[in-house]
Amino acid sequence: MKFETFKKMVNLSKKAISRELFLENRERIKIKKEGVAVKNLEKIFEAALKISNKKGFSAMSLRELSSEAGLSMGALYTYFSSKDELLDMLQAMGRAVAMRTLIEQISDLTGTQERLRHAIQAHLYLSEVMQPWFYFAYMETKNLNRQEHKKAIEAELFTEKVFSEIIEEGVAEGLFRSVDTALLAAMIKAMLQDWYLKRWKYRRRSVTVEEYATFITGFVEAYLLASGK
Amino acid sequence: MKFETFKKMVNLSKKAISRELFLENRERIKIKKEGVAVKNLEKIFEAALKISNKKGFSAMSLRELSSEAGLSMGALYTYFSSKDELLDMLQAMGRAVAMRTLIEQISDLTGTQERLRHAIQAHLYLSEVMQPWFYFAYMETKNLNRQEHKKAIEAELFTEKVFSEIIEEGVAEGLFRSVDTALLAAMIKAMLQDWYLKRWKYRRRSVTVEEYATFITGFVEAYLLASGK
DNA sequence: GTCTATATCTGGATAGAC
DNA sequence: GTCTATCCAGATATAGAC
Repeated sequence: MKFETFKKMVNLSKKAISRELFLENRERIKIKKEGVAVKNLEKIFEAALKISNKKGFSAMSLRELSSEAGLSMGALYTYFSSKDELLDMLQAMGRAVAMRTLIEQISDLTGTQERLRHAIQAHLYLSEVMQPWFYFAYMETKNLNRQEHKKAIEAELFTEKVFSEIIEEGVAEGLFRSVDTALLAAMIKAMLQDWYLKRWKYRRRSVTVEEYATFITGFVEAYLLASGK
Repeated sequence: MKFETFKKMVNLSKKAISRELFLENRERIKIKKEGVAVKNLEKIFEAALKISNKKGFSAMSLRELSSEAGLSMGALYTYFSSKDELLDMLQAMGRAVAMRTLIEQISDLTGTQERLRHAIQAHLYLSEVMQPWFYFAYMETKNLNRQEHKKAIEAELFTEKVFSEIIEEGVAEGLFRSVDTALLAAMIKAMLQDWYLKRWKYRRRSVTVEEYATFITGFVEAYLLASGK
C-alpha cells in the first residue's frame, strides 16, 4: 500500500482527532456546543504540540499557548482545568487514536511474512500521519503521572508484542530460523521510532516513508531467513 | 572484550569526568582551588543529571538542584552564571569525554568485520558507563542554543559516519553485499541509542550489555552477508 | 463562551554577611 | 567560598465584565 492510500484510509484529519478528544473528555470540558468545542480543541491541540515539540511541554507557558492557539487564557481554562490535565488529555487522546488504528490495520491478514511486512508499514505510516503526537508522546512520557505513565509503557510493550508474536509464529512454522524474538521485536520498535524522532535526518536525506519501510522489512527478513549461524 | 575490562580501561570515574568539566570550563568557574571545585562539580553534575532525567532540565528548579547537590543557591552560582550555561556545560563536557573515548577506541584496528564489531561494542559500552549523560544529551538536545545544538547534530552524524565508512569499506572489499550504507548506519545508531533510552526495558528483561552487543552484531552481519535477494 | 484584569506563587538571579 | 535573605519577572490559575 502506498502512504497516500493509507492516509486516506485511516482518515485521520486534525479535525477528526479533535472530535475524538472532545468525545473522550466530554465530562471535563465545560463547553457544550460540539462545533465550537471541536474547533477550539483542534487549535489548542495543534498549538500545544507545536510549542512542546520545540521546547518541551514544561517550558511552554500557557500565555504562549494562548497566543499560538488564538484563544485567551480564560478560554483555555474552559477546556482543561490545569496544565497537567492538558498533558494527560493530549497523551490519552493520541494514544487512543493510534492504538485503535493499529489494531484495525493489523487484524484480518493471513500469511506470516505478509503480516510482518504490513505491521511494520502500518506503524510507520501511522507515525507519519500523527508525527507531532508521536514525537510528543515519546519525549513527554517521563512527565506523566503514574497512571498515564504506566499506560504509555503498556502501549509500547503492546506494539512490541505485535511483532514478537508474528515472529514466533514464523519460527513455529519453520519459515524463520530460531531467534531471540523479544530482542528482535525491541529492535524493530527502536527502528520504527527513529523515523519520527529524527525526522530532520531522513528529510535531509530525502528518504521517503515507503523507502524506509522497505529497508526495515528487508533488514529484518534477512536476519530471519539467514541460513546458518 | 568484557564490559568490566572496558570500564577499567577508559577509567571514566565520576571524579574523572568532573575534573574534565573543571578543566574545560576553567575560565567561567570562579573557584580557584581544583580540589574544591572538582568535588562540588561532581555533586552538581550528578544531581543535575539525576533530577533532569526524572523530570526534564527545564522543570528542574535550582532550589531543587541546590538541595540535591548539598550546596546553597549562592554556591551554585559560583560554578555557572545561569541555568542555561549549566545546560551547555553539561552538554559540552559529556560530549567531549564521549567523543575522545570513542575515537581512541575505534582507531588502530585492522580487519573490516573486526572493526565493525568493535565499533558497535565500544559505543554500547561507553553509553553504559555514562548512561545518565547519554540519556540527558538525547532528551535535552532540542533545548540547546543554536551553537550547541549544531554540535550535538554533528556528533550524531560523526558517529554514524564511523559505521557507514566501515560498511562501505567492506562492500568495496567484496566482503559485504551492496547495501544502502547511510540507512544501515542510521539503523545501527537507532539500535545503540535504544539501549540507553529504554534501560527500564532491558533491565526488566535482564539483558546484559554484552548480550545486546552480540545481538546487534549478529543482526547487522546477517544483513551484510546475506546471499541473494 | 470569551475576554481582560488580577491574585498568588514560584522561579532564576544577586547582594552582602560571614 | 559559602550561606541567607531578598528582588522581581514570569508562571498558573481565577474572578467578573461582556
